[in-house]
Amino acid sequence: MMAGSESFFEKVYGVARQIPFGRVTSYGAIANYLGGRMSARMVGWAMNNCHVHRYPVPAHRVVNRNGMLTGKHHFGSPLIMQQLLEAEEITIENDRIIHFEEHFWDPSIELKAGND
DNA sequence: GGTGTGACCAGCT
DNA sequence: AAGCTGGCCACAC
Repeated sequence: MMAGSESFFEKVYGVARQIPFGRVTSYGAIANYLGGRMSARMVGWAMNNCHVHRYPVPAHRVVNRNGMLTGKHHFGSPLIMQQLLEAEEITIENDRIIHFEEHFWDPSIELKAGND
């Protein structure tokens, strides 16, 4: 129904905002949850336009597949992303999340796909 | 309306 | 082992 009226971007923002405190996910995981084989590039670019969204998007909880803070430069300062993650009890070292798998939050698993 | 691009991912050389 | 290219799709000019 009208649910599909929302842009793909808003879907990405919706998933990103559902990431619980102290959890992180990857661009590919979100892409996989939304469209299966959709290119993760689109997810990252959606984050680039996150400022367009009405509400703030926890883009700092979204990192690449390796748990690296690849998009930290887009927060205005390369230190913002790390500080935000450290504020959530997440340890960062060398721009990479320590114990990334433990903090990893897969939307396709947590949201079960169908939990509308 | 075509071209370029983008915070990725995975495979190939 | 490490670098690079292709591919994916939606948005901006």
